[in-house]
Amino acid sequence: MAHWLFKSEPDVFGYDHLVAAKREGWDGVRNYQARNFMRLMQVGEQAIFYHSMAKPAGAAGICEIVKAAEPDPTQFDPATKYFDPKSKPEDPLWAWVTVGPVEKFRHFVSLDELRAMPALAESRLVARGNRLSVLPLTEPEFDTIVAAGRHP
DNA sequence: GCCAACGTTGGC
DNA sequence: GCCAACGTTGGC
Repeated sequence: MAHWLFKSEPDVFGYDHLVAAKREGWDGVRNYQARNFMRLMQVGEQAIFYHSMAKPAGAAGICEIVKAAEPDPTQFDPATKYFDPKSKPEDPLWAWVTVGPVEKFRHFVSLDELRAMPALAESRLVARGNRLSVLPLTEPEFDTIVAAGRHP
């Protein structure tokens, strides 16, 4: 089983929104690398739900893949900001996965804390200039974040 | 609001 | 195919 991390701006869609929605298609990913990661995701795999552009930014909880990749419908909808005229229904460019909530962390793990963890030193999450919104984590990286989030 | 980093675009 | 310009992301 692979492990992942999703970034979202909590002002737009935070962990509590996912809890309220119960499941949600992860729309709007328009980066090929992030899309390719989503295509690899399998039902039941877990991911860290990370709050970006927040004060502070950090890990809010755990979510899981409840439906594998399929075309992101917003790419065909001119009413959304994710509309992509280059994408054709017979050959969709962009994918989404559907995620559901698993566990909200008792302790929000701030980016400062994540940076201080030796187990995360090699992760893309804390790399300079990291702009990828969907990325893989190793099992130790994932477990380290979860352990911190469960800590009182 | 600023700035660094990086992906994408478009001219050649 | 190269690369400069531009736009977006994300932390601060």
